Amino acid sequence: MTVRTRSASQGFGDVRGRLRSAGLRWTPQRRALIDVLKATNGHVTGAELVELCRGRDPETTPSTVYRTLEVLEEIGLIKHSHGRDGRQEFHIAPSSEHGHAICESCGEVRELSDADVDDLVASLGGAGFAVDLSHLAVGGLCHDCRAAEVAEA
Amino acid sequence: MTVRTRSASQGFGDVRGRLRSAGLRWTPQRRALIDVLKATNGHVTGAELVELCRGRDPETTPSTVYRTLEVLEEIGLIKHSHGRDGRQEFHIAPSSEHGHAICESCGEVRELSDADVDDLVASLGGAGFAVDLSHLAVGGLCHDCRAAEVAEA
DNA sequence: TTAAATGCAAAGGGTTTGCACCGGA
DNA sequence: TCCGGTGCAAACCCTTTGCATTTAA
Repeated sequence: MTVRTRSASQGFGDVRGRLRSAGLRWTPQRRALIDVLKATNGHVTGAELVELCRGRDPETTPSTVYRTLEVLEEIGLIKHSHGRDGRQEFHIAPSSEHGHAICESCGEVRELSDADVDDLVASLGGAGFAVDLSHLAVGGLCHDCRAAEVAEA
Repeated sequence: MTVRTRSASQGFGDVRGRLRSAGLRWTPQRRALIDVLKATNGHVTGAELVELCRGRDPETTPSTVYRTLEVLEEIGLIKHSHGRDGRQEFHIAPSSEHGHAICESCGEVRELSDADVDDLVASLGGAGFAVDLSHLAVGGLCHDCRAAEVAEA
């Protein structure tokens, strides 16, 4: 049940328009990256995106990908954070801010619901700390990996 | 839970003994790094540690620092995670596993109490996800930075 | 003595940048 | 036409590794 209704931010559908209205351009490379991002419906590292784009067009260069990611983040289409290994991780910007639970074994990412974090936010808020949900990362083991680990032992 | 009672910090005072009993050695370089780590009493990146060590001894080489950090982590003295910029961050291992709240403005780190995270852990636990408290990072704004930000606006 | 640790230098991985050329609008 | 984008190549930063040398125990 890893969040189905991921109808990301209202406008993942009209990227072209959003770019244009910002005086930016709609290019084949950008289209490719958008498609790839859509297909991932989750979290990917910059390097992975470069690879995925290369799958479509072997000519793809890292600089273009990273520069486009920058642009997409600027117009609020995607967000990025960092994985455990320190690499950048991008994901389609959600309609609402939310944290993530990342399995340290298989890397699976699940989004945290408001209910999951309500108390934490309240607790820290009481101490004067304003939580930024988009930068809340919880490490751990997902159900499957945990079972696998127990089995090994 | 796999939280072995590694009451780490208790022994930040007898690193030498801990190394020895593991068949490892006590060297000037290690001593320097330990001192530096003690002085930070917080979170530092690998690169920062290299710099700080160079402050004491300009001859310090990165490889030694990183290798020592590795060793220190192995004996449970320190832990590392990743900062927002993707760089490794080391900190003295706490006596008990706990998460961190990091101010995105000033970088200040505060530790989360059990009370802060109890509900989150329970909530995810119910979904089969075993939270690893040592990898729980919450971004946000600390009291002071938040006030400063409001003042600016 | 002898395995562990160091220093150096070089590689490595991910990401960024400068610059000339290309191409959407 | 014109400014934004692209591709290339090289640079960068942090981190890791191989290997000969040093050194703690």
